[in-house]
Amino acid sequence: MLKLSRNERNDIVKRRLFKAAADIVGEMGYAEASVARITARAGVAQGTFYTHFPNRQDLLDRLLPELGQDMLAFIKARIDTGADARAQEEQRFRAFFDYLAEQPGFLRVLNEAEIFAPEGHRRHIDNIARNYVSLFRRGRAAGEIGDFTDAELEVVAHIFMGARGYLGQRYAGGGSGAPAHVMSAYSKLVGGLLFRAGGDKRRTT
Amino acid sequence: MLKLSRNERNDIVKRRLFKAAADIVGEMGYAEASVARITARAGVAQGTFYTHFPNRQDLLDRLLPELGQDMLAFIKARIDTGADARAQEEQRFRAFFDYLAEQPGFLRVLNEAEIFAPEGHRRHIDNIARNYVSLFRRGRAAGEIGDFTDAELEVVAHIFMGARGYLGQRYAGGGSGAPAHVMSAYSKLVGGLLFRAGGDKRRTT
Amino acid sequence: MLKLSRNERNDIVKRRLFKAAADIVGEMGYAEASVARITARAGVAQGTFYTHFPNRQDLLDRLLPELGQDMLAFIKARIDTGADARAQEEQRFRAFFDYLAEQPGFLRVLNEAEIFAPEGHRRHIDNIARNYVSLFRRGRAAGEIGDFTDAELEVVAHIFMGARGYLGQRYAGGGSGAPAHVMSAYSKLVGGLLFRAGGDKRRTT
Amino acid sequence: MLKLSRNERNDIVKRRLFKAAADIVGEMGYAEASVARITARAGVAQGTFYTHFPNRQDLLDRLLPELGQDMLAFIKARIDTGADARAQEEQRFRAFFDYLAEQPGFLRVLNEAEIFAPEGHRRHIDNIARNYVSLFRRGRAAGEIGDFTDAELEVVAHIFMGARGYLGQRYAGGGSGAPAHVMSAYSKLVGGLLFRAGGDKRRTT
DNA sequence: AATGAATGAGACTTCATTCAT
DNA sequence: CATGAATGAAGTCTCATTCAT
Repeated sequence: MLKLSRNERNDIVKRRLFKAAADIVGEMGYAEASVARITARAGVAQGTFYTHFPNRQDLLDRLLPELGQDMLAFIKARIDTGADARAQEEQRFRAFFDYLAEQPGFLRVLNEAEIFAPEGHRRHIDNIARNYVSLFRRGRAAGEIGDFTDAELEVVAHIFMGARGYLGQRYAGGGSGAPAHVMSAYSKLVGGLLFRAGGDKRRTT
Repeated sequence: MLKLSRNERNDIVKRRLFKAAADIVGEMGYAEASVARITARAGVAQGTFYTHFPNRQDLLDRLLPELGQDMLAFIKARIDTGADARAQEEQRFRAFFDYLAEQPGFLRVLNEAEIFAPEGHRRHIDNIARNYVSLFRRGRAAGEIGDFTDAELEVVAHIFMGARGYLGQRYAGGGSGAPAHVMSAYSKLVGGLLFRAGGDKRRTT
Repeated sequence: MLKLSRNERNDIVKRRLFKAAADIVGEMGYAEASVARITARAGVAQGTFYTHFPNRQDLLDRLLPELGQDMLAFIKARIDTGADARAQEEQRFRAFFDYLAEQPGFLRVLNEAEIFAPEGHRRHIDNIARNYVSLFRRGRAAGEIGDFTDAELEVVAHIFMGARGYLGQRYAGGGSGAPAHVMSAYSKLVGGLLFRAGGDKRRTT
Repeated sequence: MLKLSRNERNDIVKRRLFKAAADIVGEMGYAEASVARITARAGVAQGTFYTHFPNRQDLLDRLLPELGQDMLAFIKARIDTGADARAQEEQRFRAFFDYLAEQPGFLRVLNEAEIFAPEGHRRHIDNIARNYVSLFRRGRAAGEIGDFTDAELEVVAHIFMGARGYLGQRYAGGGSGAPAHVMSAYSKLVGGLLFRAGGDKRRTT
């Protein structure tokens, strides 16, 4: 069937615009994502943009939350739900790098969104943090996670997000997942091995 | 206080331009730091800008490395060099939040630089990472830090930077240092307590 | 109530578009009367506009002449045909203000039409002027109006229209007819030389 | 001296922009007075506009008050201050038509300003009305004008302005002053009751 | 060295009109 | 007849940079 209904056609163009914007932001950043460039890449006239989005900012604000859902789904599909909390966090971390290998632009969208699409950024960060905290609480209930208050768990979630972000930025260039030493360091640290400080309760055990 | 290179020290106008730019970026972000605004705040004509800097980007790229040195000096002055590695990292983290309370614009410069002054951002990140790694190696030599290769230490450095950045972003609003639960969570995690996974060697000890 | 030509009488959509346009122009002016807004208010699609009018300007040009006929009918219904010419002009002037109180948008249409619908404006002005002149000639024949040539009567008609327009603009805001001092000033001035009505002192000469 | 100081150059460009705008509005109306057209006629780049005016509307708002002052000066220079009030009003009316002959665009600026530069229009109307009223009051004090309250004098001022505007619109096309029959009709009508000049028949009563 | 007016490319957005459905 | 997505020209304004003074 070559002929599409008006509704289908409409959706296709909207999706093309969205995709074009995501690609451009991933490649060149929000600042280069002008309406002219987006519509050019989508193959439509500039005016067409405004039949699908009220303005440029609106599209930019939708970008990260949408891609963030993609990422979450991608990661969730790679988790062994039978594993313990620590193993799952390692799987999540590895899956994050795998996602970056598939969607090299994601990190750029993530980082720049804070500036160019603050509304969308906040929404995304909240999504991820909530997701993390709920996982942590389940782990805590299962006795797999130490003594952390709820407020502290939120802090931990932000640490993990920060680690992801900075490590992705630094080490995801290769296009083929997390390098071995990044995995090992992350695992050791997050798993609780970095310091052998005096006050560590486990040592007294 | 901005420290400019030797040649610049006596150049009052140049210093004023630099200060004006730093203030503007801290308050409103790089995007608002137009040459017109910078020169207006510095109290000189627009053309004067170009007798001191080859172009706008050049000044923007110098911003973060310069401010980063300030931050490093601030933190270093607050470290008890006699303490062990873990205690020192806690001091560094606390000092970072204290610095943010004093220089609320720093985080903005840091975050936006990645986008608007990538050259300067890379320089800054390398500075901090190098600094961290050299501290870690000293700790490792003293037996205060576990089994990490040099490459892994660099990974840890990025994790710490990421944690700082994201936690600062989320919790530094108050203007009066790190909240207690942020400190405690950071301490527990970084100190090695989050997971009680089965394979943890220390548990078998 | 809009009276459309015979062909249009049964065309509900066309009438709705016309009414919508008149309302919008009255409320916000011609500049805001975009096809999008007119069709939205009429509750039809944009494209539908062009099945009823060849283009936007065509509708705009019909607006004032149509509304002008309304106004004329409104005024005519309030004239005591038995009164002398001067009294009738006072009634007309008062009725004009009453019309403005009922149709506050009319003045806006009238004033802006000169710019945005010059063709329609010319037609309207000619209508009103012709109307005036024919009244004046009847008055002159009845000896109620002084020595004016036909060409001069046209001049007087324009003066009256100008007076109406400017006074309406300045004093019709209240929404309740002509203020007393406006009526009295108009009456004194206009009554001056044009009419030789009974109360005129010169007649005693 | 071919070389001008910067200040002089600056003023010249600003004046050229202003003149260009006035000419364009006079010829084609405010709607056609785009920044592109104004700067093109002034022979400068579009951006130059904004070094002299904060925005397009600002220039448009200055247009009528400025031209209105010109007109007032033009008229004042043609008044015989020794003549009585009625003769002076006739001179003013004739001078107004002479001004229109010299500045054919003025009427367009005047009429359209109400819509496109309402701020400037209000200022102009107030100027003229105040001017008229002060003349009337002097005439009333000198016994040359009949029984009108202050509020009524303002009404009369608006009638005169309206008459000027509509008559100018209708009869000023020729480019050579007021046609004889326009003058005579105006004179008869306006002379009617407002003024009690020496030749007034009623005085002999 | 300092000035600041001038430049012109490029950004976002609106809108009358067309045309395939 | 009705629809409404698509078009593309045109509008206002910003801004880094240059250059004559």
